[in-house]
Amino acid sequence: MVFEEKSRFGEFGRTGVLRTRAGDVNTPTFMPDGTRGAVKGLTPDQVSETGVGIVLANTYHLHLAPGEEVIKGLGGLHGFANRKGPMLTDSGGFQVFSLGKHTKITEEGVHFVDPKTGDKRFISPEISMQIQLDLGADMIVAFDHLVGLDDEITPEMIKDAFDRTHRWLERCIVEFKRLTSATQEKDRPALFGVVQGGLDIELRKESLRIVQDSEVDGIAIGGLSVGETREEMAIILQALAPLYRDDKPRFLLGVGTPEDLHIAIENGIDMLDCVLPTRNARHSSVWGADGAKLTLTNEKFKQDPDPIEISCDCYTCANGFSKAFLRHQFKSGDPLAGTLASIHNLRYMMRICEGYRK
RNA sequence: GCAGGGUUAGUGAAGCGGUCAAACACGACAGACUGUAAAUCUGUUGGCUUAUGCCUUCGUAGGUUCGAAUCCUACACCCUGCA
Repeated sequence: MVFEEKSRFGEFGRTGVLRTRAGDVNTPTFMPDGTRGAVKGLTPDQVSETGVGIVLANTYHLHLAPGEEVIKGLGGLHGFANRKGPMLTDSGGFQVFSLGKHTKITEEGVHFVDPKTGDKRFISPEISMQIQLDLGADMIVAFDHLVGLDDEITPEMIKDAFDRTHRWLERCIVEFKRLTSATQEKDRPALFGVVQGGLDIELRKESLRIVQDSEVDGIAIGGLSVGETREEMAIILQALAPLYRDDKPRFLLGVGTPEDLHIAIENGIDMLDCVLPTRNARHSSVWGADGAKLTLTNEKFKQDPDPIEISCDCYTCANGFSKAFLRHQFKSGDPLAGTLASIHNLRYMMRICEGYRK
């Protein structure tokens, strides 16, 4: 994978092209999460038509079911999910955090219980690399350790996760190189290292330095949008913005809202992923004109003949699906409503990204 | 016609003398959702409201009782048996 910077805007913003083994993607770009291999409720074509260039899938979920051996046997994620464009797998590190009640973290790796079957499972940096290579995504992420930002989290815990993330990164790199030693450079996936450090600016800078000095293809910023305020997140992104190397893509993990997108992109972020556009859409919440957040099930839309956003060029709006129709489908429980709303929300995010590329 | 059973808030359905403005479910209304254990979760849902407050409700009309959705009587309607 190669990243080419094309232009700059503002103090730290930039546009570019991410050349992956599965095709080129213009940046900045938003990437929807298709945790189990599919963006919920959408066909691959519907996803692509919104302008989305990269789709995420999740190591943790796909490892538990159907298992990487099944997916590998069906031609990897591209064959399995019937998606031709670039794909990226997350490492499973986030689940260590979000499913914390059922996990035990040791230096070796993470022990956890499959919530569906009750089976005891284990993922380590090495196992995460193996799974991700078997899944066959074009970009993969190092197995990291993040912590939330609750009151119960101490600076020691942040530092502990910070140090472990870097030790695990080295193990990921060693294993990644071992597993891909027989693969030509142009055919191997790209590896992203993850920056941690909570809201401690000095830790964050140190983490970025460590990750950028490592043999990684891209920089991922993790551990944000986990409970902190938007201002706190912005401070971290602003602190890191002047320190990035130009030749590697910067991927902000798990962000975010339209407002977050602007903050991130203007501070040099090239790629972002988040469940919010699609999850909210399935829950009847969409973004409309001027950033307004609309709840389509609201009674006030009962007879509203207009699309979500009159000037929007997404399939849903351009074809004139009225808010009254969408409200009715949501109220009736028809999944079509979530599909149409997801298409709009994804297009909404892509329009923000495309606005910076002009 | 006789014998049983039933009628509870938008709907279904608990309650069977006081702790009942009345469980619960659905519906309705509103909110949340940020590397997806999430087509999920939360709140409100008789009226007035600041209220541990007042008013009106449990088929209809009476009655018993300090007190009734709960007991009695009559009536109305519905269901099930026997004719």
